[in-house]
Amino acid sequence: MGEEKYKLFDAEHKFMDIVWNHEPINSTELCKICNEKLGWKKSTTYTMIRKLSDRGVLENKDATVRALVKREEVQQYEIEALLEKAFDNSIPAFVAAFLDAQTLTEEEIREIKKMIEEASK
Amino acid sequence: MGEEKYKLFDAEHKFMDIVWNHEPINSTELCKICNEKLGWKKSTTYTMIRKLSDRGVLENKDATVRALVKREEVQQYEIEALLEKAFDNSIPAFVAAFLDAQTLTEEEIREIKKMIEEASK
DNA sequence: GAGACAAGTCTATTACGATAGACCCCATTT
DNA sequence: AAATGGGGTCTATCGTAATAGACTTGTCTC
Repeated sequence: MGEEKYKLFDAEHKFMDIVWNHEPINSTELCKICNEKLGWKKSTTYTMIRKLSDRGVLENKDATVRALVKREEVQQYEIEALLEKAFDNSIPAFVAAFLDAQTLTEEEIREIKKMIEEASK
Repeated sequence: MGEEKYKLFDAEHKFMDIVWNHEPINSTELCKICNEKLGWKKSTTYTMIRKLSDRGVLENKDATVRALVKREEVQQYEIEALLEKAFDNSIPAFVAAFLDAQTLTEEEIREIKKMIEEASK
């Protein structure tokens, strides 16, 4: 954990969202989508592909781009990073902020409880 | 919600942690602490005070600095921002990532359940 | 064999958050 | 009256993430 692979900057994150939603995807096609959704020029997309490829976040083989890290892994890293940065690693404070920030429905509450049960078995 | 007041950059956040932990605090004293804990020069601290003051994050009156936004408000904003940025606002995905990222003890699980009960009444 | 287009690199430039140096005013001390 | 220290501003500079322009190579087609 704490790997450089998982720490994504904002632009990198937006880009990876597209990759995760379309992989495996042809690089030229990816340029097209990034231009539509992010307004990026071709070279910007290729620069991003190269940087993330160097860091092992994705691979570009025979013009086909694939993620090497899972969305879920990055999400877990982001939770941990936030927990440390803004909550001094206090789990109760984190949960409290979550509960206050969200207006949860009965249904959501039921689901969350169930997930906790599952996780703690 | 979504206010500019709540979005803090990294350096701003570290700085506000110090303010929250010491307020109300004399500005010269604050410079001293920022130098010790962050290695900042005096002008860096005052620049930070001015910027955050302009945005309504804190106030500096008669050389006494006080936060105008609560730590809890910022924490809630951060949760929401992360939820949107990395989880496409999916609460189940967020909870799942949290449960996977943390190895919770029996005690913590009990506490979390209790907090959910409280919040949903 | 001249265009056209896919696939990509290499080297800037831009934007902006982070940080600080030089300077100012005023009160107190020596 | 000069030195010291508190309280502060104003205007850079620095670092680096974000973005792109110009160029290259190869293949296919007309």
